[in-house]
Amino acid sequence: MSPRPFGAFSIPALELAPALLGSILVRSINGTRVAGRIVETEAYPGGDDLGSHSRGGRRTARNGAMFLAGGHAYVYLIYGMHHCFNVVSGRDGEGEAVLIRALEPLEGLDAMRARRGRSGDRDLCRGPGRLAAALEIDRKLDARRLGGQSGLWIECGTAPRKIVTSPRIGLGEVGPWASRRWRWCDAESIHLSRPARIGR
DNA sequence: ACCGAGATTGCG
DNA sequence: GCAATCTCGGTC
Repeated sequence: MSPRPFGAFSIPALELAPALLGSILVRSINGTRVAGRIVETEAYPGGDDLGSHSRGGRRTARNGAMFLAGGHAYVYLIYGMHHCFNVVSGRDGEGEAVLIRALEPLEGLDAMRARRGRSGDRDLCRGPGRLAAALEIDRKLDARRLGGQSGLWIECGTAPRKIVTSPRIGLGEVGPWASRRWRWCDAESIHLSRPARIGR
């Protein structure tokens, strides 16, 4: 049974974020598959969401990819050190994206370990910066369409039996929005994402 | 032009 | 607890 590509990227970020839980993020590096199951996501709608890079329609050299059509990659550098991978959602020009915050490592564990240096397997892909490093995702992939051409795509997986929601990490109390983070909560991988806690 | 804070991480 | 050090918005 061959894997089906995930395709429903044009829905709003608030719907895409939970829908992505359980699907498989795949990176092809020189023909080698490195992949993991998505277990933690955050929605970043644009518009009046003060926590979003695209708030108020702000458009810069860094966040331009956010305004592409759903199904593109938005990769940015944070703290001058780490890359964060987002799946652009919605329609062209809307400026919505879903941040992928954690994976359960499934394939290419040796390649992940090699890129992550000294790290326990549990921490290989736990955190946005860590999974970007493990899958060799950086600014070169920014604004690329997800798919075989870019060597980065998403395959349909298994829906979690249980999902928990909580506020986004690191934003504090931003406006009237409380729960915009989703975590796969089944027993076998609950420990692979960040526990619920209000940032800062 | 300068400065502080940020969707983070690893080391002390 | 803090340094690493890019990007951007606010302020001077």
